[in-house]
Parts: sequence; structure tokens; C-alpha cells
Amino acid sequence: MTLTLTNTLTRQVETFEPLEPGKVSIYCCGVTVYDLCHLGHARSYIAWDVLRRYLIWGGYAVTFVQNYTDIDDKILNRAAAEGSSMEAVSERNIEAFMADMARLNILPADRMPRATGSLDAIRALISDLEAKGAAYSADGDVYFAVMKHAGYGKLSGRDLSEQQDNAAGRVATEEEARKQHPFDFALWKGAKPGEPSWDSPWGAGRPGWHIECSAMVREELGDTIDIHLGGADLIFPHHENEIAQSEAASGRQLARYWLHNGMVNVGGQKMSKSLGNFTTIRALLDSGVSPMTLRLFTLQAHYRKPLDFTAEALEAAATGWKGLNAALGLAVADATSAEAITPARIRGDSLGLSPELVAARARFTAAMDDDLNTAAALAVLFELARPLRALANRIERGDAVAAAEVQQPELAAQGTLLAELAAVLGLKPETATAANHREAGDGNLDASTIEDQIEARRQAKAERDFAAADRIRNDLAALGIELIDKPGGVTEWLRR
RNA sequence: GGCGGCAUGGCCAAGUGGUAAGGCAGAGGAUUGCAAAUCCUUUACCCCCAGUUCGAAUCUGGGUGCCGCCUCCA
Repeated sequence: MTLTLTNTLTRQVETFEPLEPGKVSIYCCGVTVYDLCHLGHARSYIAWDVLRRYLIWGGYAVTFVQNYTDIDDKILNRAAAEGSSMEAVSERNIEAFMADMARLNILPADRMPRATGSLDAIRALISDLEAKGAAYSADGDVYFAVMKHAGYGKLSGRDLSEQQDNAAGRVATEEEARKQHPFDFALWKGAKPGEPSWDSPWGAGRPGWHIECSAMVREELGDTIDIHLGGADLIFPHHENEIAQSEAASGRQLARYWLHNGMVNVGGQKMSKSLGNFTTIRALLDSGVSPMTLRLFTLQAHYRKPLDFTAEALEAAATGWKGLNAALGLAVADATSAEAITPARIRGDSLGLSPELVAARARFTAAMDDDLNTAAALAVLFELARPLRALANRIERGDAVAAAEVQQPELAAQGTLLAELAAVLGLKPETATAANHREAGDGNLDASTIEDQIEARRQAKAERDFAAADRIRNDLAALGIELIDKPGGVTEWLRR
């Protein structure tokens, strides 16, 4: 495993080497918990979950920290709108976040600090910046002075001398007037009436947005971390400011590798709250789209590229997943391999794989090593799955020969490898069957009526009165009930 | 205006100098009383123009179209 990654900082693909051999420290920008997460968040966190799983699979000890921004104007607005408190809104959305992530099989971060729990670290960092002359206070606010920090703009490619006038015209607020430079940003905001506030050397107030990440990284992981993650929309100003704060304080590089994921688009436009074109993870999954379908959908594109969300593309992913899932279901009699991702599994030499399977695994790692080319990696899974899937279908049809074939060491090994690689991508088998649909539907026919119809059709078929049999099926279909004949004269049904 | 990115078959999407992965859809075949499901086979010269090269989707220059960031945002 020689992982290469596109580093936003250098705009180049670089070979990944951790600061400390065998260990990787990662900080991932989390969500502002004022609302439910949408597909853009899903895409981002799925991508980083795969990075993390791949590193673990490669034998690294990964420490993954992700924050919750639980102090923010939008949370306050939401609280005001619904007559509750900032805490209540945050708490509710943090729970929702965890539930959504769990459904998508995204591993929980090792530590998830909250802004409200990091005030000491935040105040300490601001004090350091002040002592170094990188910050100044104005009317109860404290700002970071971008002109004092050489290298400001290095992540986003901005040049302060050329950017002067642009930001100015936009919002001529009183806050702008307090700043020495338009790009200066608040480290600490003086308290406003009726808002939550915390004591500080600069008076009561609350932290600015960017400072929490710098403080949390320093507290949880130290001055320099290996990888910093986030959406491409965070490059400027958020990550640029994070770098400025952290590096001004420590004099050391904040993160060696900066990775950014592309946006999810709808009709060619970025999915976002402000445009109102978003679909929440929850709404999508509750509508019957399986979590693994969503996962497959996002992994079929490279993480840095924009991903267009359309019903057609999602449908294609759903069909694709169905096939993969069938093969996976067969493969994981040894269920542990698909549920957990373990570094031991990479030592495939001990698995006694055939040359073909060794080659397949090599193609998978080559793809993943190439800046996490999950689309190419998935192609390997589909190829491994094909024969297993065929076998799964024959077994379902009651083919005794197939049932014996699956015991062959060669096929068993292929199944194990498939399950192992699927786990690296966080794809785990789902057991949804027609039976599940029975529970789900709230149709206009009750189950016993349907069963009666099926029995009537069975008799019609036995009498070779196919016209009558087809009429029954068509009538049921019109009511949203689909019949599927299985081997052995069994007919299953499900609601559409 | 500044910074960055993208343009590959009907759709999604890999491939970044050596003759186009994979998924979906479509077509043909097998199977099925029919249907569904399933299996097999099959479908592209890569936005345009001009260059570099023995050879380019892949490099260079120009053009066209689209997107992101510059304001909260994964």
C-alpha cells in the first residue's frame, strides 16, 4: 500500500507518509448542528470514512477527530424560531447526525469535541495569538490580523494585496469598520443581549467559527496533524483561517495533507441549504433507498469531483447494489469479514489466494492507492461478484449442484476476498427481502386477502387456466401488489 | 474581476502518451405457461480547432460550454 493523495496545499498528488510511522492523525470538519444533514454531508463523510477504513486496512493506527459546531448564529436563529434553546437544538441534531451516520455505516469518530466543551482551549489559543501580536481587540471583539501573518492565502491561492477591494463592497457593516483588513476574521465576538455567552479576558462573548477547529486540533491531536479533511467549500475562508490561527500560534505546520471533497450537485448546481435544493439523508433513506445504495452511488465517482444527484443515477446505483449484495450475501457465511475492517486481513498471503485473486486484490489496492479511486476499485468488486452472484441465483432456484459448488475452496476464497474489499469501502450486505416489503406497506389490501388471491391463482395454474391466473396477477398489480413465482410453486408478493 | 476545477457511449463514471474499466439502461439469445428475476453475448475513437509525437481521450496553444470558492455552507 503506497497511498497517494491530492494535497490541496500543494495542488499535487503526493505519496502519503505519516509523521510517525504506523500512526495517522486525522481531523475532519464536522457539521454545524442547526438542522438535519443532507446528501452533501453524506457524500463527504462517506468519502472520509473510506479513507479511514483504507488506512486501517493498511495497518495504520488511525486517530480520527471530528467536531460539532454547537455555537453558531444559525443554531440561535433556529432556537428562537421554535422557542427553544441553543442546547436543545444542538442536542437534537447531534443525535440525528449520529443516527444518520450509523445508518450509512460510517464509523464514529474516535473523539467528537464540541465547541461548548472546548472553551478553555479556545480562550487559551486566542490569548496566545494576542501575545504574539497576531490578534487585536476592538469593541469587545477580537480579530485575527491577516496582514501580520505571512503566508495567509497559501491554501486557497489568494493574494492579500490583490484582494483588497473585492471583499469590501459586499457587506459594509459596522463589523467591517472595526477590522483592519477586510479578510480579518473574528476569534471572539462580544456578547449580544439575549445570546449565550462565556466569560473571557476580552469580556463576555462567544468564539468565532474558525477558532474552534484550531483549538480542538491542538488539544486533541497536537500542533501538527497528518491529514485535515473537509468539503471543498471550506477551503476559503474556513481552512485558510484555521491554518493562519494555528500556525501563527505554534510556528509549526498545522496539517501535512489537506483533502477536500467535491460538492453534490442538483441540476448542475451545488446542493445547499440556502438554495433549498437539498434532500436530507433521513428523507432519502426513509423513502426506501437503501443506505448501501447511497454509499455505492457516491463511491462511483471520484471524491474530488462534483457528483450530480439524479433519480436516474440513484436508480442505477440501486440496481448495481442489488447485484453486489446478492454476491455478498452468499460470500459472508463468515460474517465477521463484512462487518468489521481489520488490518490483519490485508496480510492476504496467509489466505492462500489463487493468482487470479491476488491480481484482483492488487488491482483494488492500486486503484485505492491512486488518490482513492473508488470507482475503479468498485469495478474489481463487480468482477469478483459476478460468478458468486450467478451462483447465488442458482442456489435460490434450488440448484443442488450450485449449493455444492459454493463450498469449493476457490469460490469460498473469492467470496472472502469480496467481503473483505467491500468492508474496506464500508459496503455491508443487507438482508432486505420481499418479506420486509410486507411489513412496510400500508396497502389497501390486507395480507390474508392477498394470500387468498394467490391460492386462487395457484389453482388456476394447476388447471392450466392461465388466462384466469394472469387476470388475478394483473388485478393485484393494479392495486400495487406484485407477485413473484419462485421455484417449488411458491409465490411471494410485495407492495410497490 | 481574482482563484480553482470539469467536459469520455442513451445515463452515471474510471482511464492522463501506446490503441477506451465498471455500473445502469438498450439490443439479441437462454430460461420461464406468461411475467418478474436470473444467466450469456453485444453497443464509444473520448466538446471544437491548431500543434508536439512513430503514436494523444491522455501533452501544448487557442476556442466553446459548465461548475465551485471569493458571504454561512460537507
